[in-house]
Amino acid sequence: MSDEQVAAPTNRRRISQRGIATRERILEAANRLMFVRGVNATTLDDVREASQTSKSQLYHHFADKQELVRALVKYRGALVLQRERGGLERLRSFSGLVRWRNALVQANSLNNGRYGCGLGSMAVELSDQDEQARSMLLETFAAWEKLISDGLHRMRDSGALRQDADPEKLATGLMAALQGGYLLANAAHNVAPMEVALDMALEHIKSYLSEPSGEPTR
Amino acid sequence: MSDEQVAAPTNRRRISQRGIATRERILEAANRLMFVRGVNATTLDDVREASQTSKSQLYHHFADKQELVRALVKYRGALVLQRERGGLERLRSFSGLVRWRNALVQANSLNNGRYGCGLGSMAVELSDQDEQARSMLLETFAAWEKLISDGLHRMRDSGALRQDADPEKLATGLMAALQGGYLLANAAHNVAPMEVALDMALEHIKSYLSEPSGEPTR
DNA sequence: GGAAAATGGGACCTTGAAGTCCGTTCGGCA
DNA sequence: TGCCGAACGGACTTCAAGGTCCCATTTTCC
Repeated sequence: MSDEQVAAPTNRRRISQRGIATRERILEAANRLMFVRGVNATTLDDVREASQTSKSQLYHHFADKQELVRALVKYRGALVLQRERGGLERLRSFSGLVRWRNALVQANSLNNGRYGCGLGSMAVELSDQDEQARSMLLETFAAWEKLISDGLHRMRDSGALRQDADPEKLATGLMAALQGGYLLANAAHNVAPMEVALDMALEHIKSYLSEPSGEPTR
Repeated sequence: MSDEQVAAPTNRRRISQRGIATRERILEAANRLMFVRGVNATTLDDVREASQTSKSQLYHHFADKQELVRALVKYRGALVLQRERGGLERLRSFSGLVRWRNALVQANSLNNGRYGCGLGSMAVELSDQDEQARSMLLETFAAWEKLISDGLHRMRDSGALRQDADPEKLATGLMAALQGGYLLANAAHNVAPMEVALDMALEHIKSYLSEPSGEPTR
């Protein structure tokens, strides 16, 4: 029985810089292609061609397509979390949330709403067919939501948000609005629904802001 | 050039009750299987077996898999709209909206949040690979949202909602929350996120309710 | 009742995508 | 500088899934 069940990229086998670069090139190509075509509609030959590698390389770095997809889930998750950390780590005010919203809308509008969220679409495609992928996606969503709820906690601690605001629920609601917005925008080829959805969630959060110069919360 | 490009089930050809029943059986089976496994992960042999038909019957009623899928989009769209009409056609109050919410949550909780929305998941899977399916789904979403916004219009006309409420935007926000909720619930195998998302949207609508015994809106 | 068309069964064909294999080149290291 | 395993190219194999075909049975309509 082999002792390298895990998806870890390196395990016992010596690996060179060149090898790492190839692996990266494969993942990067898979990421691009599967983002626009979907996971199941992308073939390994597509990936091979786009990454300028060969079959033997694909199977050298990944046991099979499922492993490649799982690695992609990790890869995308890391990318998204890194990007989101940039936008949310220092979140301390409502206007910061608005800026965050604008950045997402801006990015999605470049595609006219197409393709949706890299994580959300994988969640839909994979949840019913790969339990391991689903659970990794679930963790990633949790981490993402935590970035939001941490920011909301800071806002509550600083008094910007009222005490009766529930950062976790607000974060979940915001994430659902975001994902639903991506989905509708993708179906419409138009960012507008995503904007409306995010604005709803932001207005909802706004309703928990402390009155700027009113009586204390209770 | 043939004159039956459209997906209409009957066109010139004689069709019997028995034939209709078979077609229905195929669609029903495809609906069930593709709901739990996804469209691309379901094979025609799966459908054939589940529907107790044969290859020749599948191809007698549908030109190819893509046509079957498109027919399924219509089929599901009709089912959902029929169901939703029941819950929304007579919507006139906020409590009606709450009942509607409860029914959806209840239904989804039977699967522990799994599988998501029959329309939403197809939208994600197909939008990037079948333009015609995408546009049918878009129309269906629009009709669904209209059922909601019509209800909100009635509420506004009757004075339950304030004049500054925008039924269309509220309906879009609610739909996004619903779809995002389905997506997160599916990833989590748990309805909870869907409940939180819907509650956010409902609270948002609630904030546009007229004050029961306060000063007029302006 | 009988012709014609619809309905039906299922073997068979084709395709394309996943996965295998083997010989070659590259690069780090003794 | 020569060895060895990683990195590589790409032809080849396998197989499942989509799609075709032909003949049998049933229904419909005159």
